Amino acid sequence: MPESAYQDIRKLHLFSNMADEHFQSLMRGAYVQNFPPQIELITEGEPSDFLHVVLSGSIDLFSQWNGRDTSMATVRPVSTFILAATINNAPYLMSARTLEKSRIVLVPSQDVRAIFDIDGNFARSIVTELAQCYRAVVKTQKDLKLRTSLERLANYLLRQQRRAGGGTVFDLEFEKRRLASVLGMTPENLSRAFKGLQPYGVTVSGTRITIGDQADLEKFAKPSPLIDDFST
Amino acid sequence: MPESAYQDIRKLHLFSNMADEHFQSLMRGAYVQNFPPQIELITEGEPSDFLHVVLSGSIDLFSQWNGRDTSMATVRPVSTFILAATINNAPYLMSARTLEKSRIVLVPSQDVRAIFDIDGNFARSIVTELAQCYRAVVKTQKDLKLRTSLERLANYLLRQQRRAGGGTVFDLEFEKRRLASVLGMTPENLSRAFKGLQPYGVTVSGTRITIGDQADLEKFAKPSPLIDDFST
DNA sequence: GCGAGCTCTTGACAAATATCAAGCAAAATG
DNA sequence: CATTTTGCTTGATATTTGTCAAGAGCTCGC
Repeated sequence: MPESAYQDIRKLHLFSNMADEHFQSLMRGAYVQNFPPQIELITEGEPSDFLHVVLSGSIDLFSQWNGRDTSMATVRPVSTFILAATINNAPYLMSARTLEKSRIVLVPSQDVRAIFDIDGNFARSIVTELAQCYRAVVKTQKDLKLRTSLERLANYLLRQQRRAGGGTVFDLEFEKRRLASVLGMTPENLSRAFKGLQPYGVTVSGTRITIGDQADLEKFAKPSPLIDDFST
Repeated sequence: MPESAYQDIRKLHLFSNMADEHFQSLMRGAYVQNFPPQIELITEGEPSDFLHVVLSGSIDLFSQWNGRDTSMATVRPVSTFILAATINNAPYLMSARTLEKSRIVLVPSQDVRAIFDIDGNFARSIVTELAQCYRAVVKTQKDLKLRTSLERLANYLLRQQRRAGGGTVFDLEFEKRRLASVLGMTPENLSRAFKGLQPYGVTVSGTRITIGDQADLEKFAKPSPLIDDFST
């Protein structure tokens, strides 16, 4: 594995506080790979053999049941995914596929569990990471249960706007079909939802969004830090 | 705090592996209280001052936004709640209220964080607990996004049946109004959903459920361990 | 530069779900 | 024991959301 990748991984909260010796040990068994777009990296139900770390690109976590499927979350660099399954040595609950060309580190799960048992700092880092992941899912669930699809879209736009720097004009981060799935609706409905936000000053042109009247949209969306603020 | 309560708490996975000294230290700052039904123990948005442990009774975790509210989960003895907020020293994401007369232990959050920093075993236990909570929420989210309300009810009944011992006849664990909220629907719709399951052999009389044709209901519900098995 | 294959949009329609209002039944209360 | 309250159910209706089919607009590769 190239030295350069070491640095990026070491910088992750998850790995930044552990003993150097243990980090080296983890990395010895790990390997980096480049994947093309649309490759299914893991499949739900399978045993969790590797902890994954995204160095570049992006990953779609999704799930299927009875012929239906839904996007659960997007993983962006630099962060890990499927940490909970690795820790619990339990089967993956979600599948993962590359959205674009992606560079991924694969760390054998049993190595993670072994180091986790002997390195207190590493264990603490894992706790913090897991607690954050947990809180993120809780927020998503509140979003799903307490809001209509129009409200979910409005709040999503406000979040994405912030992530893009807060300007009036910004781009969607991925294709609308997937956005619809993330927000728990059909692509057709997403189209209509965008139209439904026009009265609040939202203009759409391809992937480009314009927030015409910030105050008006926020008055409708009623964003809450307890749902929309992913940093806390 | 009475000695008898110690034993119950000590038996929890979360506390069973830590050093006795640290456990004593945690308990010194903790106190036990009895609450009547329908008391709001914590409110979302407030700082997480205490880790809560339910010794008896049951707790409803719920959330509100824009005048609406929804039940997120039920906590039964003996287990903790609001662990993630305690660990991250972040505001509560959910409110909690007693459903019935309940006995609760309150452990100061800063004590938990302090012991967590010096006791590796405790830290590991917390990781396991958190990972389980995380996976539980992911399963709930899959249930919400991939299934219709009728399918959610059918699978809920199968889960509840199992929890109640697996017999053909069993009781609902709480009132229907709350069940509706847990399943993400209105009480009126829950009534209709029960009727919708009659063709599959489900009979309802008050809180008493009878599964007339197990195979038929399962064929419709299509339960999956990756959604409905809360042990993994 | 042009067609093939996409995604996205739109309209018409169907299904699912929510809302409102009323009535019923069981449980709590005096 | 009667009365009130509360939760549950039901029907009628409205709203939301999904489905199907068709067409518009893009992108990509040849």
